[in-house]
Amino acid sequence: MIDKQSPMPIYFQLERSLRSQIENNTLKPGDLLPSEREYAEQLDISRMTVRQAITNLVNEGLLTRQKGRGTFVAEQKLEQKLSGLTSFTEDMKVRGMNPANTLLSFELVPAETKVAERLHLKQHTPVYEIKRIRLADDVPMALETVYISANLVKGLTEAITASSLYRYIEEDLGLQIGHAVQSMEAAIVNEQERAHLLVQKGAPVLLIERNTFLKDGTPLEYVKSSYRADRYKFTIDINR
Amino acid sequence: MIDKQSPMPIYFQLERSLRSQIENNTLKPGDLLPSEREYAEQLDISRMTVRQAITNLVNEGLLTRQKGRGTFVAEQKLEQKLSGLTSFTEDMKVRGMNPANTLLSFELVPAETKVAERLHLKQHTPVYEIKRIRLADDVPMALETVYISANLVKGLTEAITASSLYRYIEEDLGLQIGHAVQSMEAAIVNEQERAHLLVQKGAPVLLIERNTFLKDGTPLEYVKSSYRADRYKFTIDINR
DNA sequence: TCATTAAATTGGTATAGACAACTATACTTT
DNA sequence: AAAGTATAGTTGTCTATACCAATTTAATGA
Repeated sequence: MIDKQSPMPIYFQLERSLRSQIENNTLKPGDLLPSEREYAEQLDISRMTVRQAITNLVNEGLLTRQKGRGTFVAEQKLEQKLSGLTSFTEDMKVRGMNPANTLLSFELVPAETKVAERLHLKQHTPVYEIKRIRLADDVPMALETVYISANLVKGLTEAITASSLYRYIEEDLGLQIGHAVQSMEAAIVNEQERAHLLVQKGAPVLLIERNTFLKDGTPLEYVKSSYRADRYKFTIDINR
Repeated sequence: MIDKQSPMPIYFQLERSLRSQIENNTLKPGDLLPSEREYAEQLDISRMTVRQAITNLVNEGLLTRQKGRGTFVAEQKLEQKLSGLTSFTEDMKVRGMNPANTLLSFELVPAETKVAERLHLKQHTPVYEIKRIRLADDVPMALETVYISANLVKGLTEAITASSLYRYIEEDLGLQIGHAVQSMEAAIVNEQERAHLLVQKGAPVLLIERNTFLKDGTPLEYVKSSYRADRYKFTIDINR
């Protein structure tokens, strides 16, 4: 388990050992670990060295320490999922609703100034422009316009837009989505939105703009959405 | 700089000192720090205690260590800051504006149903209720109501609310903020908001609710804010 | 039996020292 | 001039010890 003659640091060996015990469920979430003093005596190493191993795993979130009680295997954080990047489709499923789309238009157009800027393209480079109404349980929730670099998704067809665009990009094209910069602001519906979202004049909407990038930093898409304020509330989990 | 008699751990005091030196550019990115032994001798503390402070900052990404060379101030990752949890104060500074507050009320009140639920308290447990107008360059940006468990911040006074509440909680109380669940929605201003934000009737506002937790999971605060839609856009970086 | 007190256990902080591994520099040898 | 060598300074690892603070457990007393 621990080899003092190894060039590998002792704390690192212990760290790896504990990590694998957690991995293969020898140590289960909620379990109490042997005390630091016990490890030290058992392995004939200093308590401070044990602490160094455990501290690293605590920082990673695999273990938790409680003064006077002991060190425990951390419970898995399901919460983590919420903090990530979710599509409208996934989002609605989580909320227990049935997502659907109505395609308004599907065109290959030259990128105008703002779109070109967000996708790091030269102006007038061809991009797909997809306008959709997003429905949840058949109720209009949002009006969405997606701009996506044509050279990244060459085989894009109208049929694909009927389901989840993200699923297609990740699973069929094998592109890895990295991060997104998203902005949110409030506004009053304009006429176009009002017609599609079926709301009163003067009703508030939540405007969301999202700029999505691949893992390598290439801009993938630029999305502008208008959500009905009376039906949609955006929630996110922010970690330090 | 370091007070050995303070109940605050020495490594924590040094950590805070270094953090603030980096904050106010006394230590600039790329700078070489004095060696660990030098700090130990200078402050008359153990080298291991110095290491504990530095290790924490390395884990946070503020410092980097190179064996045989020394410890350096890390290059700033601006993006990182945006993705994390930021206070209004920090947020406005990043945007190059001057943040300020107008205190409307500061009371110790019994927690009502929703507040108690969010703070995991029994109903009618005393909580601080702080109402403030948030200003940026002297322009009203938001109306904010903070509810915070009274037993967590016993010494809270009106004076503290004049500056940054987060700074006080982290640096003076030594509480570690973990994560926050934040929701955003759009609405039309009500009368109270209209009076304080100085906007037209029927103007849109961005309603933000935030539930902040400590690292150990204890609920710290519940905040309701109404931001002027014409002046404020919320931006966040979302990582997979 | 129940509540109180005391002791034991646990993680948290801190010290002092030692040696290893690595880097940069100055100096010596080839 | 180039290569090798010594040296001082840096972080990395590890030990042994000590005391503190929070919690649990055992002993005690009414």
